[in-house]
Amino acid sequence: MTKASKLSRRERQMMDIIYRLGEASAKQVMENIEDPPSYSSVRTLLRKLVEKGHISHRESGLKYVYYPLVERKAASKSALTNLVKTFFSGSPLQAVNSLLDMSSHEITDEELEHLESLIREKKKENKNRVKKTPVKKIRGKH
Amino acid sequence: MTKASKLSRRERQMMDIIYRLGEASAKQVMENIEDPPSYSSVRTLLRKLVEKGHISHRESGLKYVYYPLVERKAASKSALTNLVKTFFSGSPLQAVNSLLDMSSHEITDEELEHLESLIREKKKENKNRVKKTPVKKIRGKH
DNA sequence: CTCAGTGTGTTAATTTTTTAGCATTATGTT
DNA sequence: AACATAATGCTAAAAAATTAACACACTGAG
Repeated sequence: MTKASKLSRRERQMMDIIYRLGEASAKQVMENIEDPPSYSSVRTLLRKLVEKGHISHRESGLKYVYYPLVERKAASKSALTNLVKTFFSGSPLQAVNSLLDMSSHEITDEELEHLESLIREKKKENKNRVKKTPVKKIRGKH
Repeated sequence: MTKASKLSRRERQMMDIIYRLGEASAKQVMENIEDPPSYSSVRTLLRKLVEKGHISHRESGLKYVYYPLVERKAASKSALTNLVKTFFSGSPLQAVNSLLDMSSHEITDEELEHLESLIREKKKENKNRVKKTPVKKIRGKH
């Protein structure tokens, strides 16, 4: 079980906001919740998230600024993995497909070309892997 | 606020399982939870999800089989949108990038080529859009 | 027919989450 | 110095989520 999967609803909302902003004060967190509880409640939850080891805080002038302890990259990877499992039969490619589909209007030609070069790189990687591990390949067939 | 974002922790776990399997009996749901509560609890929660309109069930022989009311595609889209907002500054392309990265070993040349052809299609779409809405384009620049 | 097995429905206790009130501390202004 | 403002810490009540106990219904085997 992943750490994130144990979060309660409100905790999840807050973690999402902190990840989105990179870091955030209690006030900022509150302002970014669509249906916010009282300021007091937000702070209580933030303290709980600190206790549980999800975030930490540093002082910035008067106030605290909270930031995630699992860095964005690791967290996003884990979230993506889970989403791919749930909705795309574990196939990242299907997810890519869906992403391209649902956002085709927002993607420029330039970006598409960048993506193409990325794919060419992946292909190269594939070739290298095949060359370097031919024995394994053959064994795999038996 | 999206419907999914109001789910409690257990409810989320169960919905994920039902989406993953397409549909599932109470027993199946229970078997797929890593830290399952009693069978009885699982059933109670399933009934709650029905009440809330997240799933429905049909009879299959003796037992009930539960299935989601928001179809997989819509649900995945909404989940992806949220994830992209949270972790990739709203840029689907960054998410694609990350997906390709984290799973490069699992993607075959064939799949990569399929992806390339997909990208070519997107490019074509872009061209058509430019041609068909030139006035808008020009106006946009002022 | 009776019993074991596999389901469901209802209900209630327990635990966790969510919320907010009140006291306190620090800063800047008049 | 006194006050308003903007924070935090602690605590407890209220609401929601989670869990499980018990009763009942259907099926198939002996």
